[in-house]
Amino acid sequence: MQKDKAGQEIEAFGWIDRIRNLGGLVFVDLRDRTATLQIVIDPKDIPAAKELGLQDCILALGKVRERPGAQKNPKMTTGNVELEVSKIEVLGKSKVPPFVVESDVKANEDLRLRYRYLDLRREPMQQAIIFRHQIITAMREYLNKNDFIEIETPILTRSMPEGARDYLVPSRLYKGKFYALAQSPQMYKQLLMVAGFERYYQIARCMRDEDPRHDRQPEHTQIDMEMSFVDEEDVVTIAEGMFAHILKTVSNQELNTPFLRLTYKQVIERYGTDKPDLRFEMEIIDVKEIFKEKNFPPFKDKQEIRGLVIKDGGAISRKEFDTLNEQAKELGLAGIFWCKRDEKFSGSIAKLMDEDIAAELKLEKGDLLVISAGDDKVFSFLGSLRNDIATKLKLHKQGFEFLWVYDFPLFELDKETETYAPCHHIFSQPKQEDIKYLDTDPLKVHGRLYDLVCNGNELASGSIRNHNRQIQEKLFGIVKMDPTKYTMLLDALEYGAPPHGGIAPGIDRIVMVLAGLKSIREVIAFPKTTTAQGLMENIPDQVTPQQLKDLHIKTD
RNA sequence: GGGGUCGUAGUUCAGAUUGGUUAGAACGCCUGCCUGUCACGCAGGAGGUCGCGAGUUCAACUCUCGUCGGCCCCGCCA
Repeated sequence: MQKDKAGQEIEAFGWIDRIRNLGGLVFVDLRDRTATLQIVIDPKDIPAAKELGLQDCILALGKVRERPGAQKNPKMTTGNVELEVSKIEVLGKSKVPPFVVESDVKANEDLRLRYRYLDLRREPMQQAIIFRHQIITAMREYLNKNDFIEIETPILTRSMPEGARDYLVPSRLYKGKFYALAQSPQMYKQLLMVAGFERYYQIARCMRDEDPRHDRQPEHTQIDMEMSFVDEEDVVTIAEGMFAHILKTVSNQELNTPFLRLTYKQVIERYGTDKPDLRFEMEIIDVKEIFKEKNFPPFKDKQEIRGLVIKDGGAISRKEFDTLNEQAKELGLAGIFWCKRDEKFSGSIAKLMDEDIAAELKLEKGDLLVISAGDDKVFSFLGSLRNDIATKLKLHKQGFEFLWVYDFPLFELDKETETYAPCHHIFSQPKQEDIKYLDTDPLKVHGRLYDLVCNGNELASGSIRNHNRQIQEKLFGIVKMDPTKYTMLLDALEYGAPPHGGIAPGIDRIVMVLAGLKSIREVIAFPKTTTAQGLMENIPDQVTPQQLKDLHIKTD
């Protein structure tokens, strides 16, 4: 819809975004998914112009004409032209919308979700959904080009509740028996490798009955992929190539590959999280050697004494420190201690400080040192503080900071139940050199696992899998999982299973991060709330007694 | 399951500390005027169970307790 169309007769279909009624002349902004076009109606010829309302769906027929100089609108992509209307047809009259449908929407999110079809008319939502489409298209292009084939796997599958809680589906034909909605295509994609497809992918919906968050939904979509005859390097290279292709395609950006790699141990010690945000520095530092000799009672006999140096940290108030101190103590830590360097040292540990220490810590004038001490919880505590401070002080650089986190432990100890739990998932292969610890000290076993992190978000998770039944059974045994639920996989591993591995980047999060949005709900057409409800569909909802009877279900 | 926060015209918010006359604004809506607007303008108007329920009080949008709902966080998310 540009100047070159001037003079042409066209039909314009769209929705009314704005009406400017000047009495003898009516301007209407007509929007479709590609653009907004100003149409001009003379109400003497077309009295219906007076009846038009916001969000009406109309057809406008007329002639495109170039606007005279001063009437051009450089803020509109179609601002050099307008449509001189000869006929209007209202195709779908709109009631007065419950909120004003505009880019900079004022309505709260619950109202937007209740009328999602109106919310989705807004330009930022249209852009996000189209952006998502472009990303998925780029993913498919890249994988197709690299000899992957797309295969669908069942949504209706077997309950495997050892991971997340399952959404269960009662069986009508078999009283008291249940299907479960797939939490992931994990089992099937491994079986596809056994079946010899070598390279598979799928846009896979995954359903997990756990509480949603700003970056988590009861159902999410991942680009699930698996490859045979590969090691970590092959999978990582494919994934990096895919992200590079996406960035190139959707925003013409070059991505530097290979990405940075850090071990799990490194990211925990330096950033206090397994998904660090590298858009700012401020690493956690080890100050135990410096302070352990200071005879400061709170630090006495503490396993860890760690801190952060906050450049220009003056913006942290005394009250905020009190709150942090409370939080630290609730975690069983010694609290939080601080020292500000101005003309001299001030703060709760000022008297422990001297110029030598300041020099060693590179604590310059205006900087703030915060320290906590205790067990390994200091890392997550300081890690979360690190993120909060960065947000408060606006330390985030522009752009995307990708990194791989690898060398995860295969198991973690659940301190309450004194049992081992899979740190990631139980199908990952132990590192060869750690297999000897499987029987003696499982916590020492590292997995052939890799997570892709970007700007503090876990975007993908993958591993090299077990293709040996005995190893896989041993892993089930360590975490007390029932191997009979996985018979189909275990059996398949005995029929010439190839070595294989894969990865599953989460599409919702990728779109969210690449679009610079704060909530996954902004890139999903019809999301659930953080209470797992569909406000538009009004779900979950009751069903009829007959439905329950068919399914052999009694409720309280 | 736990913590924080918010809930007042259709919508987004103010008002609430210090309980008291008619609960305001903007956008949207309705009516009128207006032929070059593009966040059009101008004039007028309608629109409120102050989330819900109890309590305190002569009197509650305001205070107390409970409850419901949204969002954020912890738990949880192999």
